[in-house]
Amino acid sequence: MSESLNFIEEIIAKDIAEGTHEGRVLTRFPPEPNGYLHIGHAKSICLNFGVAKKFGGKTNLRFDDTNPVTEDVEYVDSIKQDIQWLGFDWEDREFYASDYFQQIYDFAVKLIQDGKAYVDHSTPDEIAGQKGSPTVPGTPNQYRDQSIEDNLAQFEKMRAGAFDEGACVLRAKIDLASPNMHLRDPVMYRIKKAHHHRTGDQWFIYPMYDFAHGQSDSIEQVTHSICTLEFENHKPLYDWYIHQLGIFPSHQYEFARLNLSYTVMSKRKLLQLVNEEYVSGWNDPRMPTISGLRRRGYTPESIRDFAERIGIAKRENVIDVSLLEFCVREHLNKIAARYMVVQNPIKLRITNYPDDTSEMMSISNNPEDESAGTRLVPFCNEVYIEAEDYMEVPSKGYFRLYPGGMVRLKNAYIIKCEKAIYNPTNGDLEVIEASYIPESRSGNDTSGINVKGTIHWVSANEAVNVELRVYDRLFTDESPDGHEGKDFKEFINPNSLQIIPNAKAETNIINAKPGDRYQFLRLGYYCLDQDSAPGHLVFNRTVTLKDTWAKGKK
RNA sequence: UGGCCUAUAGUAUAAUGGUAGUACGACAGAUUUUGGUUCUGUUCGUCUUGGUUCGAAUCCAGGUAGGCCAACCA
Repeated sequence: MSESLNFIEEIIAKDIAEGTHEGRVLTRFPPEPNGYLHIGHAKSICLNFGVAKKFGGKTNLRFDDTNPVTEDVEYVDSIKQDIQWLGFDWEDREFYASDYFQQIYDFAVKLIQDGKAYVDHSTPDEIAGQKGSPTVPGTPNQYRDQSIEDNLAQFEKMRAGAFDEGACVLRAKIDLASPNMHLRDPVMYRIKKAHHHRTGDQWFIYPMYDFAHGQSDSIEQVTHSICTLEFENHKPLYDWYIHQLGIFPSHQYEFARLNLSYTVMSKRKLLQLVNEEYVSGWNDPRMPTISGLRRRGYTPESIRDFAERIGIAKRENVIDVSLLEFCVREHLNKIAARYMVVQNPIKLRITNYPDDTSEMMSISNNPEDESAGTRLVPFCNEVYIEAEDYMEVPSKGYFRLYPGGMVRLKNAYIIKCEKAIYNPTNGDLEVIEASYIPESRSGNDTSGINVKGTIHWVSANEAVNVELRVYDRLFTDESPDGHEGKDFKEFINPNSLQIIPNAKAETNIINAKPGDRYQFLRLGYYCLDQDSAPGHLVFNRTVTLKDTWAKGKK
């Protein structure tokens, strides 16, 4: 049984079957280096690299760097890092649209010579006005019928820097009455006297997206140029330029971009969150950026799996962020070591356990992976447990600790809660007293007692303090940018970051290295943050465990 | 009031004229020294009206709904 293909793969399979381009497949991932990559780009990266690999083809990395004003090497570097981290390799095919500036210039000259382009000295407002509207045809101006010689001379002067920014543009001469606005004599070149991060001050004119992208595809002999739906209207123009130039016929195909619930995905809005300091930076663990997800503890495997599961189609879609969370849980469940950390500690004293004794308890590093082995954790008569694991008056179905109730301390003994001792002045719960069943030791339990609950704990004598950064969704609304008349920032979750400065962890945790991922038993998956220092470990919560008990209570 | 695109369970995605399937979610149960994992089961769908056809989610026409397009951004 062959697995089903998405519509892009079907097109490619058909092209191969028909011998188009001798069966060669070349795709490209074409980011503009003006921001950080996000999970939506990950979908595109997985698609472009994925289909090429599937059909024995290759994928180019090409930076679409045609606007020097917004672009920077900082972004080039982060983009490369993110793609590599995701697990994709462009080998030696790292290209830049700016590498082709001379060829693209020559293409423009050819169009002028063919009478298909002209230099227009109108102001931007005038040009916009002359374009008409979707229902009203545009009107030609005096420059449209300038002689080829004049156009050639003026374009040469544009290149030489003889004109000020905004003084004139080169336009394609297509159809001012086209129902497709992109065909109403689109701008091909504009003057920008800005420093380009790669070509420096070599150029005063820069090609527009429409006169650079398809040309770059063609120069690289890209066979399948895959982009998102908003470029559908550009396709006739993409084809027009290629046809007029008579160059390699790359073809454009469009798929629906990813939308994720409870977040925003546009570069502009993400930039706003960074600039206005709603988050600590592009790699804040709450950001939907690749770097944010990486710092949050997501694995490349889980993101690739996510991209695979959401599929490729042309229908507008909003993926529930819980699917992304499912993917990372599923992967981390297989690979993350289980450690005991108490987030909200309360002291438990075992009254019948000698206070001058301790013993080492063996605990499995990962029950899902026998090869991960076991480790030892110290046990004594005082341990920390979660405050949530004790209730003075248990609610229905609660099977943790309450006066008279019994639970097992994970990988240690069964205990019975005797009483809770409260601070006489402020009424706070200070310590829980319990007795243990000596015959119930994990591994050789002869007590015959069965308890429903098992809770995690940390030896009070040998606990280390760690900082936990507990993240929640950045927005409280499913669709923060989907409300007309309301700014997306109105929906920012004020509690998206909760810092727990002094969680109690088992001592083995001191060996953690940045990026290491753990399951803190019964709490969730965490990874060591880059802000950690020796003696001050900081963990980011990647995602909680599924919690059917908490859910049922709501 | 122009053009282009899209419409299948709650969310995605398959079925390419021949049994509407899968995943996630939800719900229920079993297992479990994590209220995790695992396993089992249940629930729920072809936007609408016509047409073509032995047979339509699929093809055609109309309607409806949604998205995109009038940057010297990409």
